[in-house]
Amino acid sequence: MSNKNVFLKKYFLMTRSEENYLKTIFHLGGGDAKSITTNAIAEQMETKPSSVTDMAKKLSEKGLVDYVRYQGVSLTDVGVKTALSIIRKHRLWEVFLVKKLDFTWDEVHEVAEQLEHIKSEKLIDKLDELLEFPKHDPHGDPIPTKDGKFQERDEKLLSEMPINSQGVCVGVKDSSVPFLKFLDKNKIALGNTIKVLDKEDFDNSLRIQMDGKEMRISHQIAANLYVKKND
Amino acid sequence: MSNKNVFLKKYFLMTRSEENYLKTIFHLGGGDAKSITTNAIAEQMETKPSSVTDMAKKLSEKGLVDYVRYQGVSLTDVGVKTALSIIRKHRLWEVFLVKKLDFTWDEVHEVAEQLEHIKSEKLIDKLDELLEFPKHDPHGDPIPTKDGKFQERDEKLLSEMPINSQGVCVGVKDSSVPFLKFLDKNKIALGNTIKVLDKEDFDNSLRIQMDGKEMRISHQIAANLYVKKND
DNA sequence: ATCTATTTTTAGATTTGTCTAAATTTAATT
DNA sequence: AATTAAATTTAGACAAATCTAAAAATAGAT
Repeated sequence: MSNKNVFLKKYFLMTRSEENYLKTIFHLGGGDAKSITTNAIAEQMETKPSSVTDMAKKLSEKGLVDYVRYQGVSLTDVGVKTALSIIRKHRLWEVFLVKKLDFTWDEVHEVAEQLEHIKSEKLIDKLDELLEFPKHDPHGDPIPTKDGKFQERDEKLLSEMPINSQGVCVGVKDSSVPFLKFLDKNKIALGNTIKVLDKEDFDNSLRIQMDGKEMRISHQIAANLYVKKND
Repeated sequence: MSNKNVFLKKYFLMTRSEENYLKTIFHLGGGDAKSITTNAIAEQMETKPSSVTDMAKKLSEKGLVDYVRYQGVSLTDVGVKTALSIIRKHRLWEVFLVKKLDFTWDEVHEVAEQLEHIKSEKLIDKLDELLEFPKHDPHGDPIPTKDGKFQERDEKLLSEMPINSQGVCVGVKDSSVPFLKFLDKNKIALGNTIKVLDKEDFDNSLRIQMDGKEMRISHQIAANLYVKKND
């Protein structure tokens, strides 16, 4: 192997496992220099803290995280960029699965978890183009641009909307299969306009109007729906 | 882990490495009960014979190959079916890359080598549908059906065509990047009609007519182009 | 039929990513 | 400040997939 390839191997080629750790650390908030504990990572990834420690050392040596023993890890700038590129791939593949292959939004995650590790810059650029540069994935999560920029949305949780305000449903906070299936069953979909009619003090449930119909939803549901407020 | 999953793990979940071995054995001809030597597999996969021996034992335990020490391996029926499903995935992804993402035929192999290992039956069925059930990949190789059937074509090598016969170019035997680039440069593409005008005894080169133009091609080129003969 | 060259396998080591159990450090409480 | 509970790391082990070097089996040639 040439010197050049040794360089590439050490600094750019990432294993699937390394990529999964970076993604998890990012999602746990370790991008803002916040330090994430090994325990938190282990719990999220359903692995053991000792395994996380090992990987933390490895990622630290590669310059992808800052790691201080007993203090946890945070992503470096390179680490954030790398995490964003994996998240970009994951979300673009999710859009592909829904738009081109008729997957439902509760089916895409598992397959995208595999597809996100495919290595080909051209593949992802062309996929982006085929999908006409989508800004959000099927759950409403923003798709980072090629150079790692997010467009943050002016959105809030439905549970935080004042009475009589209304907005468009733009995303879900919880994208677990049961929650998504629940939304389907109740005909709650992204794009729907929702108006908050009333709040019940007792259990924080909401009475809402959606597509002309009235319904009652629990606080737990409302706290997992993002709404873009119509001013 | 439940008993059911133990069963699934042992008999159906294949590692990437196992899948690559099965594919190689199939391509070396080990599907017709022919026994393939460990050396041949090692050479093809650029690995060591001792590694092949280890994997042969593993695949044999899983019932995917028949393995006799010092005699080589051949695929069982299950092994053939599994190999075909991987080849099916590889070739469908190649078609996708060319038809939907504008890849050239010399760029697809490397990416398809990764994509072929994605596990999702629905994904591949839907991809097949999106591509309108293609029968051949961009190099003219047949795509096995879902139930593992090939449609063999009535094709022969251009080098074996008699003088004055003509046919349509339907595939390449060698699908290496240099050969494909050479064909592009010389405007030789699948679908072109080729007529054999003359053969040179000295070096076995051919004088051909293609799209009205005459050209001379070496034996090595002609021996790597499949032609469907017009009767 | 024996010998020899080649092929193939075995044995033991390595790397990656994981685990368990024990040891260490930190943080909370008195 | 000392003690203790919780979090974290270390040490040692394991499985998968590979390698090298040595041993064993096969096949070809005399």
